[in-house]
Amino acid sequence: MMGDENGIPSLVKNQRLVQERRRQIIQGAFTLFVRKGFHKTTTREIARECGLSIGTMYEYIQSKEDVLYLVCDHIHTELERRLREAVMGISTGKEGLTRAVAEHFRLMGEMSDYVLLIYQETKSLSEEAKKRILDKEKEITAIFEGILQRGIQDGTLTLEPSFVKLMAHNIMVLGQMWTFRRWALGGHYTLEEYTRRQTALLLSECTQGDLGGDYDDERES
Amino acid sequence: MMGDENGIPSLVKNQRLVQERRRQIIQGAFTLFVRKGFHKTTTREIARECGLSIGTMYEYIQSKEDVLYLVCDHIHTELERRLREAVMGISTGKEGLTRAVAEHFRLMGEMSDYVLLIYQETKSLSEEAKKRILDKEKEITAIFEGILQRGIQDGTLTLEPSFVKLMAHNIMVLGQMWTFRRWALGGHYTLEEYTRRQTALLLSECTQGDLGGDYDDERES
Amino acid sequence: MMGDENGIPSLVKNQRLVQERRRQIIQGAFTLFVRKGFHKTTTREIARECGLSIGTMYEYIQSKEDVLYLVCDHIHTELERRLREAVMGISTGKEGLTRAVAEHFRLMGEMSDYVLLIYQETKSLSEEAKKRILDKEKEITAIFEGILQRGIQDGTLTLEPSFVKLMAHNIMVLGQMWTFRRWALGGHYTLEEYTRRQTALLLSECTQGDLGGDYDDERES
Amino acid sequence: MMGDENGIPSLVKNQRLVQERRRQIIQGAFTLFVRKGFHKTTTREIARECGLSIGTMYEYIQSKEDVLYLVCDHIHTELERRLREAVMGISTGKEGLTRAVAEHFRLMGEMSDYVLLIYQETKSLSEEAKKRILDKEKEITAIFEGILQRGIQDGTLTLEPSFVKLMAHNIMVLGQMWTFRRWALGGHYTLEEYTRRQTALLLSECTQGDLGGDYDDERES
DNA sequence: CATGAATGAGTTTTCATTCAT
DNA sequence: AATGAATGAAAACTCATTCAT
Repeated sequence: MMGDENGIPSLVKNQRLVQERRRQIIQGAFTLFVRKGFHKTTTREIARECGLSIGTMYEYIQSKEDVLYLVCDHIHTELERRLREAVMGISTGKEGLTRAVAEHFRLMGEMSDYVLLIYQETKSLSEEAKKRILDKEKEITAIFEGILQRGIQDGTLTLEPSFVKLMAHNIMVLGQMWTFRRWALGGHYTLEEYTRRQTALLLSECTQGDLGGDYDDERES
Repeated sequence: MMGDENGIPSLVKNQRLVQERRRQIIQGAFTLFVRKGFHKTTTREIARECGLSIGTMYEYIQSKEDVLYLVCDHIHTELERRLREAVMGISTGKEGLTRAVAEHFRLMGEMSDYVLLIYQETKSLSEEAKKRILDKEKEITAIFEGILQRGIQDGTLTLEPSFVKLMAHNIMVLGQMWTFRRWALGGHYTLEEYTRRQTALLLSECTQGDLGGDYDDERES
Repeated sequence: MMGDENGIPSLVKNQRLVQERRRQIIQGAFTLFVRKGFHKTTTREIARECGLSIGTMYEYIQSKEDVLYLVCDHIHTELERRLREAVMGISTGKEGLTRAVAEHFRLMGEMSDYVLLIYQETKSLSEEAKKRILDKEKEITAIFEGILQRGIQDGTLTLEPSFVKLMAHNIMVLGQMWTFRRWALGGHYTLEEYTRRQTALLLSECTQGDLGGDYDDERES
Repeated sequence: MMGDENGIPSLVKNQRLVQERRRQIIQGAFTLFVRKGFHKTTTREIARECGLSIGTMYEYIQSKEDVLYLVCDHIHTELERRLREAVMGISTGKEGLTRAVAEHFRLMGEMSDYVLLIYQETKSLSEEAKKRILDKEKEITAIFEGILQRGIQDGTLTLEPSFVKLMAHNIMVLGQMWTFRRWALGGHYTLEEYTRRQTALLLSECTQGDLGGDYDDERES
């Protein structure tokens, strides 16, 4: 079996074709998974949505679960790519953190469907696939860990080293929280207010004795 | 149709029996939902697990979805009951917040399976049932809102009124986070460390100009 | 086993009670069978409709099919009773025929639900029960045969003896036809017009050379 | 959805295949419906009888009710086709009526199982499907209406125009009567005798003042 | 490579009937 | 006699996957 990109084998050898078809599958499946959830979406529907016959689709995957993995993996890859893009060429750790948090929150606002999907359907993956997805999540979190550490080193951030990891996860979760609690928050705060306030909370922990700073505009409002 | 407790009708009239059997169903179903998820658990498995024949089980529910609702509703009721219990007879708002957060985190540690289930399976409920579940979540969050407001009134807490709701949701989410990020946090922090640190983060926001304080007594207890 | 009225055994010995309860069952079941058909009506629904518990109902019947038989039998008994009533104390055969046909049509108009039920659900009975129902139908038909024969004997009707039976069945069917073709006839004819015209058709065959007579008002209109 | 012949959608696209498989389904289902009735026949039995797997069968229908509709529709189509064939190229209205009635009775004799099925199971169809079936029945009845009208116009038949429709329905019903009263008539008359006698009855109404004629042989026998 | 018809195990749900109380 | 909870066989229908063309 060929076509082992992403660890999912395909019967088709032509790698360019595999890539193109999988792109179609991911796009079609994503739309449906968001609308109806993984279990309530049938393989037939996926095939129809992405413009392939059911037979052809199965040339590029081995099971319905593979589709879920492809979708989840694609989401993470996209998130990581966008986040790295946003924090490239940053000088100090503090500035990097501010920017990265802002970008992360913006991304979460844009990609809330994605995040929801990850939260709700990851458990349907096989142990192996689940591990790969969680590893990706760890890698993304590690971006924030890196920024935090840089800030500690360059003296712009104050944080016990042993809690760097926890803060990185906090950043991740407070970002995702906008998507999975929108049913409660949406009516009371705009994404902007939400971002401003949560960023303040996060930074307050990392800039003790240095109150004010980047977000003082917020304090005044 | 009789037996309308929880809004789920039952064919059986004897209310005591309905309550007892539903307790069985909830318990059996919960075990299985945690282990395999809602969709991968069959009604026959639920019946077997809770010691009822399939026919008998259907005397007490109307559809498989009802079982999910019963389970989710029970979880929330339990969470709310325990949380209210923990914050009864509290004097100042600040003390109440500290205790409530500690209890909430302890509960989340104990009931992580429950929380995970709510996060992953709520979407499988009908719109109506989903609304009822989310309303319960709002009610629980409102407990924290109440405590925060009391603290603002008695002067022991500092917080802009418009962000009381957000802080309450933050408390909820940072508590739940322990359950849905245990795969990443479990290896690095104990629940105790996690609780201490997150409580500090939360309180720092509500006790500005009053750094330190309440949390060393907690260390001693 | 006691209570063998109608050939259906009952567990209950008190004959008066059996009769009363069965009356309830017939009435409740009839309503439901007309509305939803035999197969789509459940025994629970029948019990509820007739004000008995399911357990009690089963003290008076042995199976759901028994209920259908009781209903069908009751319909026929009623039809026969009313028809006999209508032709009692009649002098000549011709007059008897005219009256009986008129009464039969009137009855069919009133009891169309009953007739429809017999047509549609008889096949669901056991062979034995079906035979008993068809025998009743034959007995009712025989009333018309008797009238026709009397008419032949007293010279008021003209009909080959070998076709007496066919004419009796024709009378039965043209009466029932109003019920099972009402979807087509109802919009075009009133029951009165229908009766007048069909009676004319039937009588014309039995009164050759004696045109006119009882129905000449119809010829003129 | 493809394959919308008859208004019943099919998942299979190849129209020739749909037609062939539905032919199989109709044939198999018809046999079973006649033997056991619609409700007592299971979908698995139908599938087995027509040589398809249950899954395959459901590629060509959407529900069990669809099978009933297909069967009923096929019966009517067949009846109509045969009847039209029989009355093609007829000269006078009277001759047409005689031939059409004869053919109709012959058909009813042949297809009595079909007719019985229509009488007993139409009520199990959805309102929409029922309407389509009754419309077909009206169309067939309209064939006789047309013949009667032609006869009135060319002077070979005598009948009040307002009762043309009723007579057409009478013809339909007296034909069908042979099938649903065979349990009573079968022992006493041959189909030939039955046909001769009923035709006489029907024609006597339409040929007043013209006694004798086509059926005088029957008067003598 | 592409297609889509075929498959049948597996799913939820119903309901006539029984029987302990 | 009356009750109604318990039962489980059986029903309709679905859908991931395969494989011949």
